[in-house]
Amino acid sequence: MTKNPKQPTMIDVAHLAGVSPMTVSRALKPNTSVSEATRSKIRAAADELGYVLDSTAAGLSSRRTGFIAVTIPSINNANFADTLRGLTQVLRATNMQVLLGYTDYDVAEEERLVEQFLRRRPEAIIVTGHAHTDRCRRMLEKCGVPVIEMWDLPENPIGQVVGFSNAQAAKLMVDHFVGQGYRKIGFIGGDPSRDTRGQDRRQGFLAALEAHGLDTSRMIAAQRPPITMREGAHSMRLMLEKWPDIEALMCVSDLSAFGAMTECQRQGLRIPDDIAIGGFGAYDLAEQALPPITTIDVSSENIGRIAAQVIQNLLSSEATKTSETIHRIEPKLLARDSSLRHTER
Amino acid sequence: MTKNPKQPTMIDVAHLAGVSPMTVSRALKPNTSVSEATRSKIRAAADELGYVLDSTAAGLSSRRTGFIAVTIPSINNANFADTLRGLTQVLRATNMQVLLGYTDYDVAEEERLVEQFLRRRPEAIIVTGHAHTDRCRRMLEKCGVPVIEMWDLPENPIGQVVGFSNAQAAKLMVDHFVGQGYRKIGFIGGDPSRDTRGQDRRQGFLAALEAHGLDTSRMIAAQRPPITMREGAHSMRLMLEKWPDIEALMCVSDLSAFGAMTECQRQGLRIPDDIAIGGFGAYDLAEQALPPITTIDVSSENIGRIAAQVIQNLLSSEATKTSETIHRIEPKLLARDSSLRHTER
DNA sequence: CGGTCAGATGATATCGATAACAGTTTCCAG
DNA sequence: CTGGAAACTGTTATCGATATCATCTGACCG
Repeated sequence: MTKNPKQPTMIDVAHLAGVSPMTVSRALKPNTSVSEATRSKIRAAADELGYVLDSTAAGLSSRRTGFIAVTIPSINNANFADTLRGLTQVLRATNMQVLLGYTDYDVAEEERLVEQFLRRRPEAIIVTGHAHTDRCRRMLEKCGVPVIEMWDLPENPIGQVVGFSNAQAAKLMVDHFVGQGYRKIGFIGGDPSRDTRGQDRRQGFLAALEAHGLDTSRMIAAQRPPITMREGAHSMRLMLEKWPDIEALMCVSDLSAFGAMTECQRQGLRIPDDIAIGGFGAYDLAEQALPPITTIDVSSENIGRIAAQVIQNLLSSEATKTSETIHRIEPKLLARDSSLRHTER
Repeated sequence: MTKNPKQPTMIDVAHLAGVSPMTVSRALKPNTSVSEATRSKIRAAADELGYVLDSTAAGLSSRRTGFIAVTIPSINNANFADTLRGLTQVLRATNMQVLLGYTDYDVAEEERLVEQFLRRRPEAIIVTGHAHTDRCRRMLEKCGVPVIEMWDLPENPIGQVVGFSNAQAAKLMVDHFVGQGYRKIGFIGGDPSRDTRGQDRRQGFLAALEAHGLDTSRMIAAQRPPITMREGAHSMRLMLEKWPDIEALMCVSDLSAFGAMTECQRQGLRIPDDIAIGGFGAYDLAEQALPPITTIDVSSENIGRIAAQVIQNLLSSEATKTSETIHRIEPKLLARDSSLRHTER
């Protein structure tokens, strides 16, 4: 193999095509005034040399990097993956590149990521949730590009928001349970100190129980989030030991709901006859499980799509001064067999 | 709000600290000869101004962008998510940033992504699988940075490989089925023309059946990959209509296996007494399902970890000339209740 | 006490593109 | 024909950092 053959630059292309570098730069972009003859001559030259534009240099010069930075809590989570898909699908048209990082539900890690990302001079930054370290919040406030918080409704938004009320979502489930006649209702979630969205659901759950005048003691806190199917099953065992009289159970996510449900089935309990189960997130799994699991749909993919559109607006139109700051999603209950009384089916 | 306050640059920091920009540059990197006094003075100045390094400029100048480009078929796939996690965990220490793109199992989209990525001047590029368009392959060969193909064992590798034989993995399952006494064995996968890994599994499956002298007709090809739980269920219905005598079924992934299994259960068939089921990928779901599903573990996370280590070697040590090119992973069968005769349990 | 050398700092020249403006050609209305 | 707008192309000056080499201290040694 030869010495590093050194990638050709725009100057090389310009020489070969017999034009100036500036013309090459223009020829390789759409919507620029370059004659068709010149443009194709330049394209040919670029092809011949195997030229590939250097967006690092382009970004430095034009001050537009084409990066959108995004932090999500976890990559192994169908909900956030859906959000990401919605986001990239919309952004693809604009040739924006997502810089993705995951925080593992840790605000310190989020701070680290945000700092890394800001060095890349993204044109916008999207973070999940409202909980940030002080320093992280300060960086976001001062970074000079649009900031979006998603999957939550922060009390003090940094910039734009695309999210929903986790508490309200939990209330939907409680109301549904109560409507079905269940009274002894429990909750399984992760360690409240880390996953703020899970924590908000827990609070909303408790508030809703209290509003109905129901007992709020049936709570299990598992390990650090995200809690898995296995931890759902384990928590279910604890729940059944401690409160064998439980009639209905809400889990912080569909995964733990599935784990809890299979544990019940292993113990010979029938769903929903012996225990009703509800999850969160509208995973495929909840629909395909036997029986299908009642869940809350927050249209994860839509969150991503809307966030992308917000960014496009903010970046393109100059005038549209912060048209709207809060883009609120309405969680929807999907009532399924896992919580429906026979008479209702 | 004021005019865009303009982010401070290294020059601003240098002025405030009373040193030259070059010294600031050095002070902000570890392992550089700057006196402790100067360094802390500079740190203070940087903090005061809220200075954030511009890695775009740094990358242009140093010709080290810190990017590792990675393409995977799908983001909504626990296996690839695991690979990604392994990758980033190892890379975190080196301060490398992953540029992630997903191809939707489409080589044309892969080509588009690779081209986009090469513009960012990544220091290495990782692609999933061995199937590429001609142009994409050419770009990868000529890009001048290490290329890794993963999740496969290409016949003509472009550079390094971290993968396993999908055919061999499928053979493991067939051998297991045969060992358990099953003879009428079927396969459910996606449209063979797109997902090459799924296709390789299908071929390996057929070859193994033939090696055992068994009938190879029980094949269902579903929609374009990735095939979901729902499509697994739908394919199972077709399978049962066409070949009601089927004794054992392998699915191209655990998700479709779960869908197929629940469909059987809905139809009143018992697993494994009436039909044995095997999946692929060692998803959590396969372990938690009722009954747990036999599957193939290819240690997805390990693939990512190894790929990251290969990159670290290639980038750090100058001498270690392409030490090894193929890093082969051994798929492992995880035999579970969904395919175990009662006597074996 | 002169010489050598490592450590600390600075000056200068890029890295590869694009912005902004300047110049040239084309083309057509008047 | 001619003025002038529109279309095309070129020149120059950055963008914000780092590589490289030069310079300047002192410390240490025989």
